[in-house]
Amino acid sequence: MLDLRKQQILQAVVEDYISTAEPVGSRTLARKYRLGLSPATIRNEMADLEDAGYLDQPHTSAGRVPSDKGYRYYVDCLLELQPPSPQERQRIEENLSYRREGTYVVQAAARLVAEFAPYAVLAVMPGLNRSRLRHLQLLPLDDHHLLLVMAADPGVIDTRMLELSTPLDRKERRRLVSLLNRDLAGLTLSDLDATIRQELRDELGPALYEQIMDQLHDVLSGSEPGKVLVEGLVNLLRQPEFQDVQKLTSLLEVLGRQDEWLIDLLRRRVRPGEIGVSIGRENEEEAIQSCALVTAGYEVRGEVVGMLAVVGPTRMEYGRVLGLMREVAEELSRVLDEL
Amino acid sequence: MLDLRKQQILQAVVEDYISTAEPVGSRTLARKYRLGLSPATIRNEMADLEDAGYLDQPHTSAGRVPSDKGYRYYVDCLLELQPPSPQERQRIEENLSYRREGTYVVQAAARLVAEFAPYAVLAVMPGLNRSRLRHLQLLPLDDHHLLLVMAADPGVIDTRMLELSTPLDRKERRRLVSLLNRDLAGLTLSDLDATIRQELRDELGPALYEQIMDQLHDVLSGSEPGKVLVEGLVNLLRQPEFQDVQKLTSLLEVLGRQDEWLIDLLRRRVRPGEIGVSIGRENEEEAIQSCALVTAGYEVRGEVVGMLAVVGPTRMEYGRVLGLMREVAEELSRVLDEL
DNA sequence: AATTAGCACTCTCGCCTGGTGAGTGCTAAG
DNA sequence: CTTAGCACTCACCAGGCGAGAGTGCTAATT
Repeated sequence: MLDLRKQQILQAVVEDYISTAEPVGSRTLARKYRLGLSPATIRNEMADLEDAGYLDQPHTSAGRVPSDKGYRYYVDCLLELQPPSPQERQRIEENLSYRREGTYVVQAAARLVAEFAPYAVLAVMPGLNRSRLRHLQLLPLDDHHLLLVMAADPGVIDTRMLELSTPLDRKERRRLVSLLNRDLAGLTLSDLDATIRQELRDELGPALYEQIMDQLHDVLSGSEPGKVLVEGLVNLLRQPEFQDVQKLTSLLEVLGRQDEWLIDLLRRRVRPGEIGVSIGRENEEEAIQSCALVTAGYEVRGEVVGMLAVVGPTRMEYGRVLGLMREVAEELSRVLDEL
Repeated sequence: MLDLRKQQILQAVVEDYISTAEPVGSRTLARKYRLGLSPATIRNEMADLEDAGYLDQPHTSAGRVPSDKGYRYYVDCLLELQPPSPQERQRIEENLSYRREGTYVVQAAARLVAEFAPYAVLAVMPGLNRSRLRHLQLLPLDDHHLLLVMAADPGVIDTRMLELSTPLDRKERRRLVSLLNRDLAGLTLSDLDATIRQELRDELGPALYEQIMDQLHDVLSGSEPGKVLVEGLVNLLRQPEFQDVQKLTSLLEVLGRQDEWLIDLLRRRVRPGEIGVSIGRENEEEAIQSCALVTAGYEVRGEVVGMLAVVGPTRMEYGRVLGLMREVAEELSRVLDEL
């Protein structure tokens, strides 16, 4: 635990560095922040903070820069969460409330965050497997193709083309459709997968059953995770830490990866109802060890159905971002809950 | 028209510059390409080419660099189109042929191009307005919401949530559904918009008609253009011309713009059956005047339903890209035609 | 014992400098 | 018309230098 004065100095260093992106020296600190201390004293304290690992020194005669540990302490103990401005809050409400489909709401949320904070934003769409099913309907397109339309709880619509090797006549289609549409509301798709299978097999012939089930299985088993959306990439280009194309490349490679990888990345960081922060080397994934992630899950009926994340340099405006994310995630959950 | 020797020299300059990204001098040219000429002669010819506007000189004592006009001449007269390798061709066929939904096929095509060429790729999904309608179906979700499911010709599925201010009972839903699903196959959605309206108004009450039509109209009027996909952004970071974050930023801003803007950009460049090339200053849009665009439309039953574009520096491997795009666009059209 | 003033020291950054090399344009010879 | 020769230009690089910011240490002050 740091004493009060060290805390004040650490806080000043972090906040100054966050706003200027320049190493901060004792003189600047004494001038800008009313600490009532001379530069010399501050120097001593900063030396202590450096020894304790909260600050780094890029080179002997430069100012100090917060280390990952320094940011961590700041976020955990010093940070005051900064709620969005009234204007921002209003924009958030306006933009989220009127949309009728879950995916668009989530997309709008990601855009908003990317607009209000100068970093990149990841959004994981609600996955069908996690959601509660409301409707499952088959539409015959032609005699070899059925279109499976799924409507799940937070206003998520997805469709899937099913291909049949043997044609189905009209009557069989009807039977299949009514079979599937019976008694399904309120089950998760994974439940469906387990409970309805046997019943289906009995009612359909085994051949037809196999064909359809093979393809349904892909969808229902949850191997189809929510899609991932990236917004505000350009924001990163304005950050001085990404002026170096090298770093930018490695980050962009990460953000361009497979959806599964990104979802997994986020899922490990998201806990229901709280905002997660992981800073620099705290991240196991090497490619993002010079970044900070702020993650939030959004929920429908108390269940996390998707995630939002802000990706930026460790020198991130944590106060603003945390406040923003809390607001947006809550509003998002609220709006989706009503769909 | 340039004489043969000037053509050869221009070609050598362009190709050398494309592969090295370094201004090319007379000595290099004489050594690398068997022109049977001394550096001095080449110098004279290059001076002529510069006077005529085909080459630029970054500064007095550097080599020459092709100008936009030089690239244009190269593309129009000197280029030999380089078809993809057998392996590439095989990958293309494999990756496009087995998918059942148009949007995934197009996405796969864009990914392939971005994999085989080190530039960014834009893909415009088939728009519903342009496609031919196969199925239009309404699913009642609850008494205030209908889900409109549209299946159009090149395997395009789209859904749209319709909201009703007054609830519909079961019977009315049925009537609506059967009404809409009757006699629609083979019409474009825009045709539908014009022809069926009156009939619908007669059969439904005017109040209900207005509610539904207002919302249908958005979808059917074609104000809903195909979505735009961007692949291979990271490729650009490897290009020396985008090491400068400035240029990168302006380009990324363009690629991140509204779908409508990008679609409009491409539409003006696409002619059925041919590959379009626009180079540097030839582009009206200021933000891409340091880029080259290679555009191709893909077709279903002879009608352009979507577009692909490669975006890169003017120093682009035109031979490879043109060959690749021709192959991919053709294969794409072929596969979609079969859906 | 804590704080601070003073001072020498370190290190980066920007600027200038001169040398190097690639490439040119010109001229005159082949 | 082509080419060899030559003087010239200019970007690039390395090294040197001064300025400025910031540090750590020491001694004086409170």
